Amino acid sequence: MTDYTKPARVRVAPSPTGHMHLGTARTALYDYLLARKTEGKFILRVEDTDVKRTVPGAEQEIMDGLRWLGLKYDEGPDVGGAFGPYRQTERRDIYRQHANILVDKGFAYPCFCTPERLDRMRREQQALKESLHYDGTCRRLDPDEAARRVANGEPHVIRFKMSKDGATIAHDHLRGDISIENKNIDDYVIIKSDGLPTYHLAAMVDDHLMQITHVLRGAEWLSTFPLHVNVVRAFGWDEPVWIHLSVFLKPSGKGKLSKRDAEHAMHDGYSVFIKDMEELGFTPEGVLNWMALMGWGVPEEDVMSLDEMINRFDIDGLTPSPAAINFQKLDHFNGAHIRLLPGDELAARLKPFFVKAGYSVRDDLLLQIIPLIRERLVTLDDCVAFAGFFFKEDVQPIPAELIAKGLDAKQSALVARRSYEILSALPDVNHPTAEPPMRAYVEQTGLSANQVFGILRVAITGQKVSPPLFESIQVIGKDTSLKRLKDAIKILEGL
RNA sequence: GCCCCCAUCGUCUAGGGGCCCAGGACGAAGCCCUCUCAAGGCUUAAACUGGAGUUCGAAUCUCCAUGGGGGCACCA
Repeated sequence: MTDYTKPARVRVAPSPTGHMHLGTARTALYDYLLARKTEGKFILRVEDTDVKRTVPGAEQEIMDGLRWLGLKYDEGPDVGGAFGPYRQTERRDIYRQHANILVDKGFAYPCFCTPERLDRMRREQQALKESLHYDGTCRRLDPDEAARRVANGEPHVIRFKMSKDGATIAHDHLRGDISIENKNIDDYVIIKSDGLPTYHLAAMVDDHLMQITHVLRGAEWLSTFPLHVNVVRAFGWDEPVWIHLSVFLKPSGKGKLSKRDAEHAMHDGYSVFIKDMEELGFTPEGVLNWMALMGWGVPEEDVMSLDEMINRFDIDGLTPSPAAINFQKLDHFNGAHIRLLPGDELAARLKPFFVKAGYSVRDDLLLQIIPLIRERLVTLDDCVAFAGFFFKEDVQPIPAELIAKGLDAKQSALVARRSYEILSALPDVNHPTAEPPMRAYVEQTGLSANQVFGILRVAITGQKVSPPLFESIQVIGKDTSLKRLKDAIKILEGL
C-alpha cells in the first residue's frame, strides 16, 4: 500500500563507536533499496555526539563498508550534499538553537542536578522499588531564575518537559499504533552539559532538517519512540514514516548478539562485522542477499542481485519479529552469487587470494581454471586450498594417499606406471585425448575408475579432493603432469 | 520492579477468515548424476506456543496466559 512513486529521502545514522556490524549494514541496505526504488536519496549521517565513545577510524570503516557493499550514498560527510554538514558534532549550534526554541515554548527546561545527585536519586528509587525516572526537581524551577543561572554560566543540561497527563500514540509502520501513558515517559536530557545534544534531540532535528521521509532504525529505539514523537510534535513538524527493524539474535536465537558471539563467529570463519567479510572470502552480493532476507520475506526465488532487490523491495513486507542470524545461509548465498559471476569477474576477485597465499598468478591460467572451480567455491578464499596446485611447480602428495582403496602400494605403483605409459604416448593430454584411453585401461584392469583416477588425482594435484581430473591435467599440461606422475611413482615404489 | 515490542518447521520466512490435513529457502536424511569434491535434479522428515472468545468457518480477528526480545543513562 506504500506509494513508491514519491522520492524518499532516507538515512542511515550510525555512531562511530566501534566496528560496523550487520544491523547497521542491513538498515543501510533497506534505506538504499527504498531510495533507489523511489528514485530518492540515500544519506549517510554520522552520529558522533558521544565524544567519549567515538573511536578513531570508525567513521572511515563505516564509509568503507558501505562502499564495499555497493551501497553508494548520495549525501554524506565525505561526499557533501545540500543538507550538510553530515556529522553531528559539526551541527552543534543548530541543536542548541532548537533546544532554546523548546525552552522558550515551554517544552524543555534547564536542569542543574549533578550526576551525583541523580545517582543518589536513582538508588533511592531502586530501594523503594519505584520505577527509575527523573524526579522533576529542576522542572519546578522558576523559568526566569533558571535562565539567570544559565546566563551566569552554571553547568546544566536541558531536559525535555514531558507532559505527565494523557497518553502518546506513536505510529510504527510495521506495528501500527503504539500507545504509552505519558507519565511513563521520562524528562530525558536533550542537551548534555558539554553542550552537545543527545540522540533524542539530534536525530529528530536532523531528520526534519534533512527532510527525511522514512526513518528506518533498530527496534532498540522502540522504548524511546514515544518520546521522539513528542519532540517532533513539540516543534510542530510533520512526522516521517517510522519503521523499527527487528533486532538480530545470536545464532541460537537466545538473546541478542554479544561480543562473545562475535568472537565465536570469527573462530568459525564468519563475522558479524562488515570489515571482515572481504577477507573471509564473502562477496558483497552474497552478504547483501543474506542480510536482506533476515527480516524481509520474499515468496519464491530468493537469490537476488541488488537490482532485483530494488525491484522487489517493499517496506510493507518487512517483519517486526527478531531474527536469529544463520551463517550457513550466508555460505549458501555466497556460493550462489559466486556461481553467478562472469568468468573474468570471478577471476579478478580470486586473484588477490592466490597472491596473498604467495602464488604468482598467470591471468590466462587463472581464466582457464575458473570453470573448473566456480561451482565448488563457497567462499572466494576456498580457491587457494582447492586450486593452488595449478600455480605450483611441484606438488607434495601424502604418500599414503597415493595408495588407492583396496590396493596396496605395489599395485598402486603399477597403476601409476601404466598410466604414465599411456599418457606419455599421447600427442597431448587434453581432456578429449586423454580420457578415452584411460577409461579403456580402467576397463581392462577391472579396477574402478575411482581407484585409478584417484591415484592420478593425488599424484598430479597433490590432493584427494580436486577439480575434475582430466580437465585439470589439460590445464596443467603434459610435461608437468607427467613429471608429477613420475615423482609419485618414485614415492610409491619407495614404500 | 516498571514500560514497550514480538510469537508459523531447528533457522529465515510465505500466509491479510474458506484457495492451508500450511508453501518456499537454509540446514538434515535418502535417491539420481558422477573420476574426488561440489553444483544440479528428484524425494522425505520437520511448524501454526496454550486457553478462551467472535464466526457457518480462524494460522489469519479479540482477550488472557505463557514464552522470547528490547528498554528504564548527561550512550547511541
